[in-house]
Amino acid sequence: MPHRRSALQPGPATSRGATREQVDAAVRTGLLTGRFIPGKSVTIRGLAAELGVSPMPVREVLQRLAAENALEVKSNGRIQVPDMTPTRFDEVLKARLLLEPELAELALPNLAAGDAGRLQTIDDDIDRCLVDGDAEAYLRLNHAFHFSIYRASGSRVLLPLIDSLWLQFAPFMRTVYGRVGTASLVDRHKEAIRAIELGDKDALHAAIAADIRDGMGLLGKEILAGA
Amino acid sequence: MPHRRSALQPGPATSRGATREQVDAAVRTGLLTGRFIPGKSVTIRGLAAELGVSPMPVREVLQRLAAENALEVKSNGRIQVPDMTPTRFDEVLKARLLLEPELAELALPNLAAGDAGRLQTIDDDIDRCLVDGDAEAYLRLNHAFHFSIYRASGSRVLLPLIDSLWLQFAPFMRTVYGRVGTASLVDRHKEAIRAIELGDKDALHAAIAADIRDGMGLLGKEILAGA
DNA sequence: CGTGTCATTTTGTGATCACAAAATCCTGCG
DNA sequence: CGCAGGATTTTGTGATCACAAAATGACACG
Repeated sequence: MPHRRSALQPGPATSRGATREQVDAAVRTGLLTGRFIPGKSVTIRGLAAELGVSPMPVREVLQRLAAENALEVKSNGRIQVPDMTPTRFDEVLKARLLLEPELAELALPNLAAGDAGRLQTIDDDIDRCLVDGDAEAYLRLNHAFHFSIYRASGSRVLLPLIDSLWLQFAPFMRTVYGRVGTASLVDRHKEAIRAIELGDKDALHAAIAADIRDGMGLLGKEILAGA
Repeated sequence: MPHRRSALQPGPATSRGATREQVDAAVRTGLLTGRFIPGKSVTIRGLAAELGVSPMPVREVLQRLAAENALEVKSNGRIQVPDMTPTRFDEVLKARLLLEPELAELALPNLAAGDAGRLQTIDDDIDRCLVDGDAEAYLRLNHAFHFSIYRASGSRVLLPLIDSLWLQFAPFMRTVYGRVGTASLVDRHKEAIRAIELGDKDALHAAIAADIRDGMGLLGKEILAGA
């Protein structure tokens, strides 16, 4: 059977590069929500069949994600989700601490009162996920919380860099949460929301940095302990 | 006429993904040395013909570089070198100031005495380029200088981020140097070398930051003045 | 039962094709 | 001479093919 686009479907919105964008979004959210496990190899034909498209757009998307260091092309050409190492973890943590608080500050002037309310809603959902132990939903919502702030900056430079960082550590965090559970997680979201409401640059900077340290830094020992 | 690989050449080293890597290197150095002008569109078939390969590896490379924000895919699918804007310039400058001094610090313990000598050699060549007014050679050597330091860090996270930043501002800087010349350029390379020789973390951090500010920040007014 | 070897399958890569949308060029009209 | 409109070319995209390398599995031998 040929691929989906062969069958003439009445779908009206097959604009330029629509298939590639669909594949890109699928793989990205898959990485961010932990549906791809570090070390597991991803095959072009496999993903293409799974998504019902030809291998061509999948090839381009995987190359793109490899360029963002979200995937790793090994010397034999196989593509896989990179393994996390202690030094890599430290580097991602350092990069996040350098970039994310700064971008949050940049976004602060663009955040209206309605945004604080929206963030509050997301954070409430996050709290529910933590008690339910729904790690996948937590990852998705935590990403939504942070990037709702970052996106308000309108940045086209810092934001893609941070995007790349999240794609790099998210798959690993998923395995960590799967092991230690979500109950022990703490965040500084409420402080961040309060800082946004007050328009306090320094408080927001501190809240984001503390949130990164609490959410990620505390789990750094896990990889040192676990083999 | 078919493409080059059709003719069976005795080339022994046609390993996995060799063509793509060749194309990738060609476009990357082209961007870093200013052979691609901002705003100018890059065509897949054009580049493929120019490099003597099929459009296929070019497609993947351009997608990769678009993922790194070194190229821009417009809504109609055309690919072009992004234009520089004042806000974009400020963001790149801010990101560089955040990341590069930090990575230099990380690299410092791995820099031996021989490295300082090698950097000195590069800096001497740079000084020659400045008096000769050879902007392209300057861009290439300045990149070599900075990344000789950064690469010593062995970083696999921060280094790619900085790589992306350089690909974003290099084409623009080329046009600036073409307009104002290279005579007015100053750098803090000698201070950086001295800091490396002394193993002084803080001095190296300050030297790299000052170098970025002098080499890039001073020219920020150019884009505000020139339309 | 373990192990090395060979056949089979899977997989990435480069190339080419078909198609639609966009851009470009040319022409004819005002 | 300027400019609108249509034909032509260019260009990106998705699909498929051919090929070589790598991974996998089967199987015979020790």
